[in-house]
Amino acid sequence: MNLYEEMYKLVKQIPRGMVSTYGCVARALGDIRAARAVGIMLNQNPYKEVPCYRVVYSDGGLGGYATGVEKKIALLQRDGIEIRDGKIDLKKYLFDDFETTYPLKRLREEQERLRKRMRIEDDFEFSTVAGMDISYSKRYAYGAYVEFDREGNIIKKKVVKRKIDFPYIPTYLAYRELPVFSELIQNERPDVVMIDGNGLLHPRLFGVACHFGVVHDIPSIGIAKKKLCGEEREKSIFVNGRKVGVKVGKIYVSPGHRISVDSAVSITKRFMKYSMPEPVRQAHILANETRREDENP
DNA sequence: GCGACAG
DNA sequence: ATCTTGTCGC
Repeated sequence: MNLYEEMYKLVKQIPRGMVSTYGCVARALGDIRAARAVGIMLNQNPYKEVPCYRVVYSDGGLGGYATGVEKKIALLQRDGIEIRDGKIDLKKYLFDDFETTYPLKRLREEQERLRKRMRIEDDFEFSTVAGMDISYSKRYAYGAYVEFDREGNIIKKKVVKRKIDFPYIPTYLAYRELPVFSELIQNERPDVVMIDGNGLLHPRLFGVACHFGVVHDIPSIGIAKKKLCGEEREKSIFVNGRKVGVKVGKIYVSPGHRISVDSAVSITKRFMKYSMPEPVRQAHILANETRREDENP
């Protein structure tokens, strides 16, 4: 799913003489949480027929414009919209009658459906562990894969480059990153994969590490630097009363698929070095290097 | 103004 | 995540 295209289709529906808001467009996408992402996607809009200037703040304030707010004001006035003290009267000009299929709602339903296949019980051999991470430039994602043997030696590295077609939206990270991870795992079969992001530690109990694990039927662990949700009590994280992960040092560890919370923690600790399990840290470094070299040949 | 939501 | 330089300190 290309969320950029879905959003441009919505914004094109705002008629001349009316405006909508970042939040309204986000709701039409299916989740108010995407409001910031709407702003980011509009800022990168390449189509001149998409009237970005017709999207403003929910309090009637103008918001930003890639080529300057003055330009936004001029275009709005040309449409016949009155601006008083830098604000628009939304009671008079708001458009919120989008025709939409609520794409993000469909993705949430897919997460719930895939979650039924998720197994949080140990079901893996333990000989090799791979780490995966992604580095971003304006238009591209650079994914890296680093595989270790059980003694901690690196036995394989690979990288891929791919165009970005989905913005970062909290709780939908998998839809931004999974295409890259799927490309990386082709022809590889590590016993366990560590992903930079959460697994069970997710409001719908289905973070990117779970999503990846289920789709590829590979044991996986989520490694996050920040807590997405839940309550922390003595290093354990709970979501809806369920223990979904553990804080190990400064990172949050949660199972993805085919592994228990306890095993996810013990394997993570076994590879821990510089506050981060080496497979993920090395993948992070490799992804960054690859992006920098591609940006400055 | 506060709280805050992986990357 | 990215934008960004040097600098202080273990």
